[in-house]
Amino acid sequence: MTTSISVQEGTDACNTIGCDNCAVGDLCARYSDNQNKEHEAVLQHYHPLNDSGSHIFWEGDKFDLLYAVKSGCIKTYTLDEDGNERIRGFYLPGDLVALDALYSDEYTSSACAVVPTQVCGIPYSQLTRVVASKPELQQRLLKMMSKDLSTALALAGDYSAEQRMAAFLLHLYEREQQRHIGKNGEIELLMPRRDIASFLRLAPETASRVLSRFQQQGMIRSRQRCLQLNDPQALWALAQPLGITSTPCENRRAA
Amino acid sequence: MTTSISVQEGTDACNTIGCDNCAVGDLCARYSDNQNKEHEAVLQHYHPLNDSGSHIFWEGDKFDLLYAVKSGCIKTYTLDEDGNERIRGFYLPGDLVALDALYSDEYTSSACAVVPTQVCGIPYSQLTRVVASKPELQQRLLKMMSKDLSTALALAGDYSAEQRMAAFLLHLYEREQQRHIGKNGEIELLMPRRDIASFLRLAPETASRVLSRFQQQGMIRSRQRCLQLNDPQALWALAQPLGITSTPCENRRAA
DNA sequence: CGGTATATTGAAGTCGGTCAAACCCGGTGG
DNA sequence: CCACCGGGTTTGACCGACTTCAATATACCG
Repeated sequence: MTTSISVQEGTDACNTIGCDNCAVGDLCARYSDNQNKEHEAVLQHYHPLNDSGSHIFWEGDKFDLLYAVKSGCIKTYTLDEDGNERIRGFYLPGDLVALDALYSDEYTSSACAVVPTQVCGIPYSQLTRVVASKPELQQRLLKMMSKDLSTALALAGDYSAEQRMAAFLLHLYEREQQRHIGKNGEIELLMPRRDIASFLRLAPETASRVLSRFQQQGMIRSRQRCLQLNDPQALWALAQPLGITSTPCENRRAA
Repeated sequence: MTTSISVQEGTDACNTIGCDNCAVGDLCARYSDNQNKEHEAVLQHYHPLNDSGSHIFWEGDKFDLLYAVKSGCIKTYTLDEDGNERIRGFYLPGDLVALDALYSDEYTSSACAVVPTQVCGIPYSQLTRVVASKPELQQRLLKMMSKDLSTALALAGDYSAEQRMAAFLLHLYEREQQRHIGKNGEIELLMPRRDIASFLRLAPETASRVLSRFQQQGMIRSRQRCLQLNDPQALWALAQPLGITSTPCENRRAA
């Protein structure tokens, strides 16, 4: 859901975003500049969530901290009248969680770990002060929010189950590529089908069927949580109308 | 789609947001502080769009200006393969258009007037400089984006045609109330049914049927573009799961 | 007045949802 | 080592919400 992640040359297979190459790196204290003491207070809480399902906040809690994902995966959700989760978003290493809450005084959704996950809590009040004094950081924060907004608007559109699923898979793929993992088209689905389905406003059965169809057509190979993208081009052709996946390889502006 | 609009006491029936009480007022030069000369350059273009359909930018254009809506209504959209518009959003007086573009170097959608409309172009590069020096402005901009993000995430969820339509109508109603127009439950649908439908990912026929159903149940009274909300409570009960409409009158947190 | 665009209403079709059963797979324990 | 779970996942049959197609009605405008 976020902007490109700068990773040092030669770094490979990083499931954790260290402070040195965290996308939100210079939004927090450590990386930016150590001469400015005020910044050091910003990164307050390094917070390991060892169990999937561990919550970092609940809908309605007083909003005070943003969370930077260092490793693993966070999902946000609200509950419907029957107690079912409506997944609002997934957040991967480098993403900021709760950007949709800072207009309010409380979190607008609950957030919990999908797999064992590490997050850093960033006090919003302090962040704004730091950001005000560092234009590059302000710029980065605005861009992250803008990208999230753009993605959300696209996902809110009237696209078919296939289109949304293709966009989702490609998005994961791109994120993993940026972190130099899953080189040969392999991606790891950290979240259960049920959550993917909910996020894409599908029934779990439909999500499963769509993936089966993709597999029959040879576009992917799905073995449980591990997924092989055999034909990213074909997926991209499906997802292209959403406009959230960058154009792959050769064909720029094909359509 | 935006934060509350501060309007002076005693002001009534304002279809235009003047510079004095524009929600984005102090994001632009005039209102903020005249002693700071740099700010004066920010508001470059006052831009009247006399005809509905007049465009302020097109998808793919180089991104340089945000637009503050002063009066009227702007819609943003992308085109599908058949040339049909997919409405991404409507922007009313006080809103900022193109916040979803500032992560990119080009606009991610096209924007045009729904009715005769006045907008102000705000050079983004200059805005960031001004915002950096004025924490209140930074705060306001972040909150606007956050609110937009929150709304978009909610609208992306799996809700019924009725629920989305109810949320949409209530949203319009609240916006008009904030501007002290449409006191007795009347709202003006500036945009054609087709656009409302597209925005809510419905067929125009479905949108029409939903409104008919609302009318049969006595919740609204629909005469062409003018709409009377007879039972906002009932609408709110429908829209409540989306979480984007503030709770009306007495019943806080009813469910 | 037509004439065109928009809005509504009706009938038939489709995509995705629901319900139910089967499957798969890791884990446990005999 | 294998039987037996129990969850997540897949598959099939049916159902329903929304769409599509078609026709009619209504508003807008010269």
